[in-house]
Amino acid sequence: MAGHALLELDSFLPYRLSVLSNTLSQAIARVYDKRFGLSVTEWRAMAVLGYNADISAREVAERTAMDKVAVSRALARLLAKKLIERGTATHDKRLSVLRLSEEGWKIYDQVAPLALEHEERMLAHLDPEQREWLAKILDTL
Amino acid sequence: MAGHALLELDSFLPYRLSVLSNTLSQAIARVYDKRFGLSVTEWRAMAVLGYNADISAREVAERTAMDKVAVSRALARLLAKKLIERGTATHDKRLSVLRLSEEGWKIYDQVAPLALEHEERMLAHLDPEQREWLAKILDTL
DNA sequence: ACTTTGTAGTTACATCTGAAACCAATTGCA
DNA sequence: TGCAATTGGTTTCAGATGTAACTACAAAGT
Repeated sequence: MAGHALLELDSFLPYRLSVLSNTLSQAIARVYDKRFGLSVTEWRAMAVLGYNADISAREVAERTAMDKVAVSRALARLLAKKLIERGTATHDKRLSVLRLSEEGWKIYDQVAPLALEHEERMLAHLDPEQREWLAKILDTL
Repeated sequence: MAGHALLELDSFLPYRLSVLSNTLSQAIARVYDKRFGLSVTEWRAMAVLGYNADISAREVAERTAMDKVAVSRALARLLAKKLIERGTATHDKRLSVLRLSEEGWKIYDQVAPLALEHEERMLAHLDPEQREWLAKILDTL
């Protein structure tokens, strides 16, 4: 084994990031699914629709960094569960106009605080200085 | 929309981590696949086998943080490509004993420097202080 | 008006993934 | 010894994912 490049996975950055992110999002996914029957993609779509209403599917895709197929499917499921409502833009019949339904808002109001709380719990492990650095680092990458 | 919890996805930490990690690993995956026909799971298995030889599939799973199904499949593919060799432990016939083959080492010696270089390119965006913080932060999470 | 080109969204297909069921070997314990 | 519980590893099945093809509409150029 001598003479070979040394690559220790445990200290390899992309790997560690990936593990961390997967661990986190799986933990979250489990909660969303068990308590609300929502997948992560569905919740992301709901999150952007809670933040800005009456946008098109393409905009949802942009703001969630998901591809349009994933978005299309997530929206179809949300529509089936009646958590969102869909119309068609008057000026351009290709575009959909999406917003949370009454029922959707009820779920949103339960999940959003939960998500924020989850973030808090994670950040609680870091001191304030670390938090700031992390934010900056994520910005630059 | 008044009276609802505000959750801005763009500044939500688990979300940002997930996007960053996905972007990174997809970029890497593309390279590994195009140039070496390796999936990320396959490469991870090879990486741990390059670092410590003659370990079992379970140990590979532990060290890669992948589940045993994923590992089993990755190893099967690597075996089919003759990049690894597999034996059976004498003291426990359930355990496999895995190591990189001659051919496997050749690939390893090409990929490992590439991976490290990739990490370097990523870290190049950060100043030394940020690097240290990032390492520490990942440690604590 | 007509044709080309581009865009929003859906569908089809092939691949990937994880949970659970499964087999074989080992361990613990009565 | 003999039987239940565990563990390493594979297979199966069902759901998730991405690429490419497709439909419907819109915009631009002729």
